[in-house]
Amino acid sequence: MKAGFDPTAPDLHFGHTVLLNKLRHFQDLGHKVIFLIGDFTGQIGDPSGKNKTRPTLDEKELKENAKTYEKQVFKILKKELTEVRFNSEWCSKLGAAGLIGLASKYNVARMLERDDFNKRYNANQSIAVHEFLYPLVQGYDSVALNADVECGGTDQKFNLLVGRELQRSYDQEPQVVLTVPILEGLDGTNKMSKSLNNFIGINEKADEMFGKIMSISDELMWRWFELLSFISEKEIINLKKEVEGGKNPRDVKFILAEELIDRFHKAGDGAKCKEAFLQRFQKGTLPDDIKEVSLEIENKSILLTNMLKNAEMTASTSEAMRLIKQGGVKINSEKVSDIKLEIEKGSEAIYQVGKRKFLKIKIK
RNA sequence: GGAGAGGUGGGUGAGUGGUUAAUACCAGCAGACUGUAAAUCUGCCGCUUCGGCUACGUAGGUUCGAAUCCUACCCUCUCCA
Repeated sequence: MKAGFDPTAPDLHFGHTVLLNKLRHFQDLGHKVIFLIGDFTGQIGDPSGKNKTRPTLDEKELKENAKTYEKQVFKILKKELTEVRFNSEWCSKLGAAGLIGLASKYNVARMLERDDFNKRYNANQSIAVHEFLYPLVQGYDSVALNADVECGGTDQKFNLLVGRELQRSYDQEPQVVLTVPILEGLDGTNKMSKSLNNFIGINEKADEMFGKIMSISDELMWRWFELLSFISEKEIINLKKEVEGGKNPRDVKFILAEELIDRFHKAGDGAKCKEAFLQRFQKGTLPDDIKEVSLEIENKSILLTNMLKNAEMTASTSEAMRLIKQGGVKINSEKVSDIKLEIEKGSEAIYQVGKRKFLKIKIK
């Protein structure tokens, strides 16, 4: 049982867990999982689903990313039934001759069957030769491991199938290919990914995780139930019926959020988050874990706009000004309207920018 | 090697000498409404000590004035060989 991971985005997010959960199911049934980190292929850059050529990563970055990966996967996988491997182990030995030999096992026409290559080819966009090599090298992983089953996202289907072809060429029994759906990210349309910034990391703080889950659309919620929740399909259908019957979808989303928080944090944390959530957004109370910082200034006072920038609550003073004009800045829960407001030395207050950014700032 | 096309703000993409910090769309942000949802509406969406400053691949040049013209360079793409 093999599953490959590209080490370009080392922080695991909910999207990854769809696959990891599937692997875990296999483990629960007694199978051993090879968690393959594509440190070598990562240097090529998987072109899947991209319409542009990706930049390559350097070796050092890849190593660090891989380490971070390892730390996180065991939140889901059983350590004793997991073997972590790196494909540089055999890929770096391959050499030019080996690579050309490998390339001889496949042909260009078949490569162009892949949808994204096909589109780019027909649209007269560039396809770098190394991008053709990626599916081959990834497929070679299956040969090197003599894989019996490979699991991946549906976007990996082509690559996984190439693995089968190559195994056949090397007189191996072709692996069984199992694909899992791709999870849509917070925006509800694109696949969850770090680069689109529409993800929830499994290491995120409970409150944040909870808030993000609550912010997804009602429609997406069902998709997440399906792919992330462990509750049965039957129960999900029941929940759907309840919502159709008038139940507040928010309360159903609470169920999802609680389950996921409990999974990635301590059992019971989900309920706590829900409590805090209700407090904050129904009653409008401030969160109770506001960070405190102190800023040192030279003069007697400082412009609020500058202070917000210095405290990194806004990206620039211009942005701070804009936000004030738009009524998005509050001091101790009171809206600020004066752009030129000065904050005195020695003062201390809770500043709020937008809906979610809170900071207690002391001026020294 | 030959021919051609092109590089504009996070993305797509207008603009071909002067009300152009730069159309439009998307993304993003804020406000209203709500369930911190979606949809919708409104506003914003380079930086600033608010006087300005820096921006349209890079470097020069022409001009009162350039993203727009000229030169060189870099890069990308297509076609032919």
